[in-house]
Amino acid sequence: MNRPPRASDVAALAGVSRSAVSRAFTQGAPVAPETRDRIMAAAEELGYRVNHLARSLKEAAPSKLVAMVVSDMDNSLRARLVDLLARRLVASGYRPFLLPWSDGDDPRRLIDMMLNYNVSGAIVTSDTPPEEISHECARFGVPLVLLNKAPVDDRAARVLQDNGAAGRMAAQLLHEAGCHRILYAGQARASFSIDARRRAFEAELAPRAMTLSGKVTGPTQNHAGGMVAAQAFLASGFDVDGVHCANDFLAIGFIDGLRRAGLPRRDWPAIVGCDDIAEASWPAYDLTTLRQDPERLAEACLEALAARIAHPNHHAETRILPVAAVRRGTTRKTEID
Amino acid sequence: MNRPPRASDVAALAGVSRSAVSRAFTQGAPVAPETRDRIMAAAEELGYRVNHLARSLKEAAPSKLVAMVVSDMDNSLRARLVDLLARRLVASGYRPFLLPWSDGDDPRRLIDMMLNYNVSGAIVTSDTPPEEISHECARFGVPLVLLNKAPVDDRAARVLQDNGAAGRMAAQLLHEAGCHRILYAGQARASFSIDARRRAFEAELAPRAMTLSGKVTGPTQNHAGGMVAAQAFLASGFDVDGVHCANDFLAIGFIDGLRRAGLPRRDWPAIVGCDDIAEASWPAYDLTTLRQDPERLAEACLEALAARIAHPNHHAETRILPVAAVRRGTTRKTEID
DNA sequence: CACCGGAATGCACACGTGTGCAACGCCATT
DNA sequence: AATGGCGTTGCACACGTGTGCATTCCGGTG
Repeated sequence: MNRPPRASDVAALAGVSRSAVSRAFTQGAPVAPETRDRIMAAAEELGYRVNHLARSLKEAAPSKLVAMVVSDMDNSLRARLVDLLARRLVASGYRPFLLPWSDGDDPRRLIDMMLNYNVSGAIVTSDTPPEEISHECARFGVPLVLLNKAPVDDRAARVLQDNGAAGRMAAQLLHEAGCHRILYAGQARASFSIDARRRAFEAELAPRAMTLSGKVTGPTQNHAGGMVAAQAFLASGFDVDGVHCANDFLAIGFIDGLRRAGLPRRDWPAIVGCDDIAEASWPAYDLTTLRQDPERLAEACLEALAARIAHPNHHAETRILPVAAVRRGTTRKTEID
Repeated sequence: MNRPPRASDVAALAGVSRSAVSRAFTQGAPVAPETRDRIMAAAEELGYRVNHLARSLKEAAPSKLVAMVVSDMDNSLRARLVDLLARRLVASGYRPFLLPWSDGDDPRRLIDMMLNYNVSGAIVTSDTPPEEISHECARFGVPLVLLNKAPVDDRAARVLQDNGAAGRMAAQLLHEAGCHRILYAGQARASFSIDARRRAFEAELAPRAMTLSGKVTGPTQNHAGGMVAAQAFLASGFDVDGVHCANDFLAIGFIDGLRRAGLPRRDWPAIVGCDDIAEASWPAYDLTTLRQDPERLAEACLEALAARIAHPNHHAETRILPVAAVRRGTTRKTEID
C-alpha cells in the first residue's frame, strides 16, 4: 500500500478513535495531554499530515486557497508584487494559487479554475483581465481585490496608488528641472492607472507655465515600447525639454532608445517616470520617478482581502496609497556627455 | 442560503439523480445526450462548478496541484521561468501553487504545506532551498523536479543547462575578443550551477593562452552584488582585459559599477555574462552572454514532471539543455567613450 | 408475443476530515 | 454512599464527488 497515511491509521497505532486524532490536530479541541502526546508520536512515526483538501471540504466554503491573477511578469514591479503577495499570503495561512493571464485568454476558463478550487478569495494584479472576471466573482461571492484597476463592481475592494497626486508630482518635478515644453510618452491602449496619471499630469502643466508639445506612444508599456516611443520622438522633431513616461519600465526603454540613437547625454530632455522599479535606481538610468511602495501595496491588498472575507456584504472599500517623489539624475543638468 | 450549488442541486433542478450530474461532467461517462443537455442547462442556470477539491479527494492521492518553490524573484530570468512554468502547468491541467522561499525559512514548514495539500508534484527553481526538501519529497513519494540544482536524491528529476559548455564558451568568447588577463566576478557563496560553470571556465583558460589574474566577489548574485564586485575590482588594481561574471544579473551590476566609478567606456574590459536575461540586450548594457532558453527549460521541467508522475519508481532522469553564444557589444572594441 | 442485449440510470459506498451529541469515568462535595 | 459536575472520548453524521453494480428501459430479433 502506498497511499499517504490517514487519521484512522494514526488512531489504530495510538489505540484511540479517529476523532481523537482529529482533535489532537485541532487548535483548542478538548484532548487529554498524554493522549495528544501519544497521538503525535504515532503521527510522527507514520509521517502523517492532515489533508487540508478534505478539511476544507468539511468546513463548507472556504478552502485556504487564494487565486493570484497576474500577467506582465516581465515588469519587475509586478514580479516583486507577486513575490511579496505570495509571502504575505503564506504567512497569513493562505495558499497562493498562480493564475497567469494572457490577452487572448477566455475569462470564463479563469473563473472556472477559481470556482473549481473553491478559492476563499482572489487578487487581480494585471492590467488586462476584463471586467467580466470581477462580475463573475461578485456573482459567486468570491472576495476580490483589484490592484491598480478601474472600479467595476461595488463588491470588489480596490487598492491603488494615488494616481492624481502622482501625475501632479510628475509635473512638479519637470517644473523644478526648469522645463517648459513637455512630451508625454505612453502606450496606445493605456491602462486605468496610467490614464488617470496622465490626465492629472496634463491638468497640472498650464498652472506651472508648461505646455504639452506632443505625445508619442509605443506598442507596449514596457522596455520595448519605450524604445519605440523614443524613436518616434526623435523622428517627430518635437522641440521639448521635459518628458513624462507612463511608467518606469517604459521610461528606461525610452532612455535606451535615446542611447541607441546616439543622442549625447547632455542633449537628453529631463525625464520622469513612475513606480520606482529596481532598474530606475541603476546607474545606467538614474531615473527620477514617483515611488509606490510594493511592501505597502501588498500589505494593503492583504488587509483588503481579509476585510472582504470577514464581511462579504459590506460595501467594498478603496484604499489609496500615497506616492513619493524620488529625485535622481534624469532631472538634473549634466555636462558629461 | 449562500453556499455554492452542488451536484445534488443541479440534479433536483434537472430531475435526475446526482450520479447523472457527476457523469455529465465526466469525460466519456455513459449519459444520454438529451439528459446531458438538460443537466448542463440546469448547471448553467445555477452557476454550478465541479468542486475539484472533493473530486481529488475521491481519486485518492493526486490533487492537480503542483508546488512551485521559488526564491530570488528579483532575477528576471527567475520571474520569467515562474511565469512560463505556471502557464505550462495550467495548460497541462495542473494548478500551480506558489511557495516562496527565504533563506531563514524552516524547510519542514514547506514540506508540511506541500503534503497538506496532497500535491501531485513539485518544482524547485530556487538556488537556496536545502537538500532536506528533496529527501522528504522522496520519502513521501512526491514527484520532484530540480531546476539547475545539484543532484541530491536518485528519485528527483533534474533539468539543467549545460554548465560545462557554458563555462567553456565564456572562455572562447573572451578569447575571440583578444583577451589574455582574465578576472572572474561572482558571489561568495556560489550556487551549484554557477560553481560548475566557473570550474569549466577556469579549466579552459590555459589552453587558450589566457590566465586568471584575479577573482572578486559581491555579497549577492544580483545587480547590487555586481556593483560591489566592480568596486572591488577597481580597488584591487588587477590588470585585466576580460571579465566573466557568474550570471547576467551580476554582470549588468558590474557594468553599472564601472559606470558609477566614471570609468570611460573605452577603458572597460571585455565582459561576458551568462543566461541572456532580458536586460542583457538593452542598449545600456549590450552584454555578450550565453543564452539558456527559458521556454525550453520550462518545457523540459514539465516533461520531467510528467515522467516522474507516470513512473514514480523509475530512476529519475537528468536533462541537460544546450546553451548558445550571444555576441554583443561588451566583447567588441569601441572607440566611443 | 417472448426473449435478449445494450444503453441509461439510480443506489450505495468510498475518499479523509471536523464536530455535535451522548456516554463515560473520575473526583469532590453533600 | 450517593450525587453532581467536569473533562475526555467515541459514535455518527456531514462535506461534495466518482463509480461499481444492479436495475430499468427500450428496441430489435426469433
